[in-house]
Amino acid sequence: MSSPLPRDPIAQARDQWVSHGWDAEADSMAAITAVMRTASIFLQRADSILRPHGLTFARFEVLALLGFSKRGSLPMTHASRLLQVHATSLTNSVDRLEATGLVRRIQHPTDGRTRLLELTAEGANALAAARDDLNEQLFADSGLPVADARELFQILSRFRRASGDFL
Amino acid sequence: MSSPLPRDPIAQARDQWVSHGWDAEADSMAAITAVMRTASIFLQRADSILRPHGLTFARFEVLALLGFSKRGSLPMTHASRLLQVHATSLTNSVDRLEATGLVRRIQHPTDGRTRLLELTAEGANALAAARDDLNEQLFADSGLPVADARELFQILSRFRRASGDFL
DNA sequence: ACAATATACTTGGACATCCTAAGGTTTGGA
DNA sequence: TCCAAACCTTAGGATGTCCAAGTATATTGT
Repeated sequence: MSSPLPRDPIAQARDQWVSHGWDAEADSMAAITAVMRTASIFLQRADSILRPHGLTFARFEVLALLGFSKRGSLPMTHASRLLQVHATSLTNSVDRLEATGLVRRIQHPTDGRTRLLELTAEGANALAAARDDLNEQLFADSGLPVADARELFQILSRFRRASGDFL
Repeated sequence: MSSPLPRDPIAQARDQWVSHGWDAEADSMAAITAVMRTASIFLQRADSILRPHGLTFARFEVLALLGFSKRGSLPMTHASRLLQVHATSLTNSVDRLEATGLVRRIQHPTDGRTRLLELTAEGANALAAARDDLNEQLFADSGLPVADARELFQILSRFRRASGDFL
């Protein structure tokens, strides 16, 4: 890790792709690899900002989702779909959130199978504090110029739609 | 997961950000969240393509790097920097690659501290097969139009440079 | 009604990755 | 010669993902 490299390693890989004759795949390879690297940069930043709050980005997303829901409660399945993670992953996150008292699992009034997730008062506080920190320390100064952030979001939205994330 | 959602959940989150008055942070939040979601989509695809080869994307990257190096061998540190992962993570990956006979650790001719990584013949074969599959099944039809892939790479390159990945 | 099927969620285990801290070797400069 | 620095591994903890299987409840169709 450490100090900056003299040249972008992904650009180098792209050159290799081209020089081996995989021209058609080179741009895609470079873009995908860059997405993964960028995600890992952001995830590291977010997690380090959230650590003092006892949260990870995955768990923050759960809290944020609950904070935005009208009733303040959501079935696991619904949350799992909106967050686009496996039910087992969500179970895992919720276990930890419940263990630290930020979230509660309650019975669904009519369907005995489903459990509703609900923010506790503590959870609401943790969410507000964490969100403020993320806004200040990550989102407000992400390293993405506004125009780039918008364009990036547009491109990724097209891709995510095409890949079946949403209609 | 399952079926497509009626609306993009990240766009919804963005709306929430705006309606709470965090306009300045909304675009950045949406872009970052979308990057993470996209990375997870790609990682899943890549890993499922590579599983039959006994590889993960992380391990594939190690093989690819060795395959491109002039001498066919690289010090751990050098590889760790180029792949931008922690030395311990690389040790872990290399342990598995060595256990399956795809990579070898050899002595550095002059520096007793450093170990060189080297592809075995088997490793070179595995790399070629895995790379062909990735090219065909992921990169050739990634879901990213060429123009989008290029623009995406440009934006992320600017960001990665700004965040200290390379000069 | 009742059996078959589908849905909701959890559990347990296998993997993988990251991080921190610590320790062994080996270099290389003061 | 001696000490700080560099290179790598080991160990342990925390997280997150996936899969397969299991429990409980609801729904469907006969």
